[in-house]
Amino acid sequence: MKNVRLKMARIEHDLSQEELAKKVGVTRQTIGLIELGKYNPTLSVCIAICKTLNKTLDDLFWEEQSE
Amino acid sequence: MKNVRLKMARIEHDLSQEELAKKVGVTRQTIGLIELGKYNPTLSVCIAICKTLNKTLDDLFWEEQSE
DNA sequence: ACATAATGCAATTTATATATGTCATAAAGT
DNA sequence: ACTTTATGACATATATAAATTGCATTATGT
Repeated sequence: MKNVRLKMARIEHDLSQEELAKKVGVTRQTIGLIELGKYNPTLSVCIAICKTLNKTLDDLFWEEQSE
Repeated sequence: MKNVRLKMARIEHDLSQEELAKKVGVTRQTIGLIELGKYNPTLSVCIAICKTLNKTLDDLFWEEQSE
């Protein structure tokens, strides 16, 4: 399922997928695919994203509330 | 770094690594290595562990407090 | 209408999470 | 002393996350 919370947090920080990717240390495609819910990042990538966006794992990755 | 919180949560539930692994749907080695902090599980494995142990991602995988 | 930026999509390659199997060891029970 | 259970360590194999590259499309701006 799509990760809407991640996308919203990114946009709150006024970052494009590419800019966030650069800060996190992954590629644009990785961010894009995570937002689309097309896969399954590793914990280290999740944590790096959270730290960049000042969120916690629960904020962004725990129990997508609705589809 | 070691994941002490995971080990404690597992023991609270009176499960061996092997029993937890079976419930989560991974191998004993995977659980063992995560507890030892020797790698980097995927998000889906983290979530499966949390659900089995009635914890959240932040409870078990966010910001190891010490060493 | 034409640029440009942001995003989705798809193929291939590389790195690594995870599985599988086996052995060693330490603790607990008998 | 001998089992049995739990765990750590290691090697190899497989599945898949992630990188890399390129192209299509949809905005947005001019």
